[in-house]
Amino acid sequence: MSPVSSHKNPRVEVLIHQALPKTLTYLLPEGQAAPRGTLVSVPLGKKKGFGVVLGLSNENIDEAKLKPIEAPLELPPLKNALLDFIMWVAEYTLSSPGNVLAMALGGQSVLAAPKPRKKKEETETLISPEKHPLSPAQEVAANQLVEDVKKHHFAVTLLDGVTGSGKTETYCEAIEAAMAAGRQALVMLPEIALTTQLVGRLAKRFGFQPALWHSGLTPATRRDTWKAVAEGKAKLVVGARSALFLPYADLGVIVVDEEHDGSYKQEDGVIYHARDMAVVRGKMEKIPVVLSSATPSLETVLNMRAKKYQHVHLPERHGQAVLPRIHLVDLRKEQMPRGGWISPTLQNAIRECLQRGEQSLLFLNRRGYAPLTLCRSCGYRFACPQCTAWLVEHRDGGKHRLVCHHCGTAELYPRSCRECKKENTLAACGPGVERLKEEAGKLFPNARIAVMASDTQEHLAALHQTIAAMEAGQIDILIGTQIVAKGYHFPGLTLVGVIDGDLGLQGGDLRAAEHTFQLLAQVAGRSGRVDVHGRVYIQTVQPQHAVMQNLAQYDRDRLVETLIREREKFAMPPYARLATVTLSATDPAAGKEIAKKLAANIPLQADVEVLGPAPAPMAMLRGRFRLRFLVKTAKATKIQEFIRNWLSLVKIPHTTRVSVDIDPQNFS
DNA sequence: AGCACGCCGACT
DNA sequence: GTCGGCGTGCTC
Repeated sequence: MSPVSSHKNPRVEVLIHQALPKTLTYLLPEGQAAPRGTLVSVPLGKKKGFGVVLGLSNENIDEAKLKPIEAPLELPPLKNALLDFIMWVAEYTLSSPGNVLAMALGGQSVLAAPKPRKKKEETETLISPEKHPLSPAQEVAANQLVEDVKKHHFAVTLLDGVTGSGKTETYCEAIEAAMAAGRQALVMLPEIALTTQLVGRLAKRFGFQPALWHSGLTPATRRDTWKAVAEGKAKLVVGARSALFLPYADLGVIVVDEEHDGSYKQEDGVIYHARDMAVVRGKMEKIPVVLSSATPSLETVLNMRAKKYQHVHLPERHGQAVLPRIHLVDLRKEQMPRGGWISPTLQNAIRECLQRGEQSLLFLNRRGYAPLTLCRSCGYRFACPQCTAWLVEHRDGGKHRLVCHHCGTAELYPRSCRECKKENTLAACGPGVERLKEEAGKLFPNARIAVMASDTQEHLAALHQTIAAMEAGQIDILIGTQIVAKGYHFPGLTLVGVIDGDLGLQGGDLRAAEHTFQLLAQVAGRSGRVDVHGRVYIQTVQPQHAVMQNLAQYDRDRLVETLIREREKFAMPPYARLATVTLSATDPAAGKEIAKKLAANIPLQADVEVLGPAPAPMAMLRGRFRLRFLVKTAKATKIQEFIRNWLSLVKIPHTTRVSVDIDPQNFS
């Protein structure tokens, strides 16, 4: 194909940042240049659209149908490596390239004309950079990362070390090397809005405030940051998974912190795993990628063993810090208090801790007061009318409510049973963090107790207050959900109690054991970091379980060995490929009809197995009924090609939505 | 994704 | 006879 358009007036191919099925062709007004990568606004229907020029077009369409592009936007063009990345991600995830482009453009606000506003001071410089001396082990690890940055080549390195071993200080050396070479650095965090501590640490380390990127930014900040990234003015970007798609002027290194963390998986819209996509972007930008974790994912461990990833190991806690002792509390043998969840063993440990003036953390991965409400008279259980889920009782925050954790609908706590209408018959079943706080309050009336849970973004300020109070030693017992596991460092914390160690093991999920181990190991790592030997108590009814045994003995490798053999035996990833295809419709009969047609049209292929349709784990979500297929193929099979071909065989009406998840994380 | 178009039931 | 429900299809 000739790069020069054969038509009389030059035409360009434009990728629009919407979910259109294909690119569109526009006329290029005379005398205007719009090379590949130029961001343009274009007429689209009766509205205006934004897009990126992919190049000249030879598309054979009647010129009368074509409209000219409007003026190019006054923004830096997207580089080839980013355009390639966008196309690659769209292809891999089976989503529209326009939707992936939208992520690169950082949402509508970036392109819309800026409102005039006061200019903020660009570079906020603090006290000069504060660099800590590295241990010999850190130095060896850092040198290897720095080498890769200097060579400006693609390499993936697992930075592996227990909590407190100094992974952050180590990858900071790589960031510094990238910035010294005039390039940018990206640090990805699982949940950046919650992780102010690490951002503060990085700011101190480098002597300036890094640029932040996450979904909670205001439109104006978003636009400013996007531009600063594209112009190369933002040298260090700390962001959530979406920061991976930004148009870096000259990226030098990507760090994926807590690479095993499940929140790197985007579950709606374009469904992708940010850690895996970071590796792809690194390859396209020809730069090193650092995956940092104390409990690496199985996938990463296997890539390391296959020599696809390099491995640098930080063997021990830095300085005088020692790993905490982990005790398993066998709940079958404990005399549990009536209506309570804190065992006598854990109570004693908390009491000792209080007497010494040290802090405790009680971990329970359940928000609210009680996960289930039932009627003692007729047995009715309060379920969400929109979702396949029980309503969760919440008491804190002023209102006594029943809340659905999946769609967010809330109602005032009822006076009577929905079913039998009797009054005063409702009972709270099971504990949430709020109820645990009540129990701890009764047991330790003089202790200062606080709850930390990621209820919503609105409570972010409250969350930061709690963190600050905990750091300042104004809290004796902190009760928290999994957000307390996210890398906070509380110097006075010496005791961690896991209330229900078995919670994550239910459901028979492929990754249940792995995730439970990672979460509990991370929670355990909160305890005793500086000069005090920390202690961890894990309450469990199955202390013999491999996860519990290996936690207690710090034998991560043995658990990994067991899990790898399991995956191999059952031909599960990474020894095979998986994808889910989920149909959803407001009318259950309509969804079922399409599922039936799809089931009847599964192409026969020796290396592909399709299971289903079966009700999805959330059979109803936000009022839509969901059915799911599971596609399993041999490792070498192009699973996307198979699914695209299969879906093309059945006409699917607008009312039934299809979503494909390549490499799903959670399924039973 | 928007948004317009068009084909069927309810009401002035 | 018109208003408006949403199912279908197009956007250069």
